[in-house]
Amino acid sequence: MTQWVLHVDMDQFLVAVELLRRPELVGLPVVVGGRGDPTERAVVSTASYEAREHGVRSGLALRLAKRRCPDAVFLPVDRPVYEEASARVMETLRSHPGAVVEVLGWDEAFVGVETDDPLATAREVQAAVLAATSLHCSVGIGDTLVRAKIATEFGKPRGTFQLTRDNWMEVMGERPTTALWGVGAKIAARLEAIGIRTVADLAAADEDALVAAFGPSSGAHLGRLGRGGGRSRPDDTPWVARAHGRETTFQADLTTADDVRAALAELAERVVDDVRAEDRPVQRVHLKARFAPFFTFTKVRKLAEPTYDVEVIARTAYELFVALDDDRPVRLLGVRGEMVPPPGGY
DNA sequence: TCTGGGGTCCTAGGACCC
DNA sequence: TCTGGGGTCCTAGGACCC
Repeated sequence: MTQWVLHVDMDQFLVAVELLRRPELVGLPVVVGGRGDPTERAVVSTASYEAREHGVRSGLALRLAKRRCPDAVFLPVDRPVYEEASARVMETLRSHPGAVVEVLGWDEAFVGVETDDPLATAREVQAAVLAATSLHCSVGIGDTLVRAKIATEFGKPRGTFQLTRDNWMEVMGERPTTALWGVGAKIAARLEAIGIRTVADLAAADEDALVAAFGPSSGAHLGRLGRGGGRSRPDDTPWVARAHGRETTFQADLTTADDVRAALAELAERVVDDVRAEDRPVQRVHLKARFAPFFTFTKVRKLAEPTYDVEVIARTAYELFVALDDDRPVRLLGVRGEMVPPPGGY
C-alpha cells in the first residue's frame, strides 16, 4: 500500500448549495455575492459555470457581473447554510477508513490515504460526498500536497487528475510560475527579474540565488514548489485561529470622525464576540482602512495588556486611524484582533 | 470598471539589551 | 574615534489564499 494525497475541491460550491434549495435555477447563470443586489458595492463570491461563460469570476464587482451577464440571477451570501454544507462534506471525508483530513476552506480539503489504486479511492470519495450532500466535487491525486492541489484544476468539473514525480515536468514544466500554488503576479515578476519564467526554470534554479532574492524561508520554499515537492502527508491537528477580524465596505463613503468612531466601535464589538468564544484575549489590534477609491492601509499596535474590552480595542483602532492622517472619504474599515497564543503555542 | 470578507505567513529594519 | 556580534521584541508592509 502506498501513501497518496487527494485534494478534494467542491465544484462551484456556493452556487451548488443554493441550487439544492432552488432547483428551478439549474442550468441558468447564477451569481452569489454580497447581499444579492448588483447595484451595491460588493463582489462575486462564486459564479455558476453558465455565468463564467460570460466572463463572470470570483472577485469581480457585482455591478460589472451584471453588465457582462444581464440575465444572471443574483443571490445573497448565506454563510450559515454554506458552513452547514461544508461540515457535512468534511464529516464524509473523515468517515473514509484511514483518511487523514486537512481542511483548507469551506469547500476544499486534503485527504491522506493509503491505497494501491488512488483513482478508485478518489471515485469512492466523490461518490460518498455526492451521496451524503448531493454535491459534486473534483479530486486531484498526488504524491505531495502541492501536486494534488494543482492536479485538481485539470480534473474540474466532477473529474480527477493525477500529478506525481513522474509526470510533473511534462505537465507543468512549460507553464508560467503563476500556475503554482502560492505564486501570484508579484512573485512571478520578481522571479522573471532573475531569469525564471517557467516552472521548469524554477525547478532548476540555484537555491542560493533564490535565497538571496527571497530570504531563507521563502527562497527554499519556491525551489521546492518548482519541483512539486514539499509535504506529502496532510496534518489533521485541529485548527487554532490566530486572529479574528471584521471589515465592512460602506455603501456610502464615511466623511466624519464620528461616523468612523461609531463604525470602529461596532466592528470591535463583533471581534470581541469572536475572541471571547476562543477564550483568548486580544493582544494586538490591526486597523484596516480603504480611502476612496482604492488606497488601503493597515496599521498594528500591541496592547499594554491583553483584553476583551471593546472600548480599549475600538479606541486603539481609532488612534491608528487618526495616525493615518488622511482626510479622504472612507470606503472600508476593518478591525482585527490578534489573540494571545494558546498555552503551548501554535 | 471597480475592486468582499475571512484569514495566514514572511521579511526588513529599528530599538534595545548583553 | 570608531564601533562586535548575538539576540529579542516590535511595527510596517508585502504577498497570497479561499
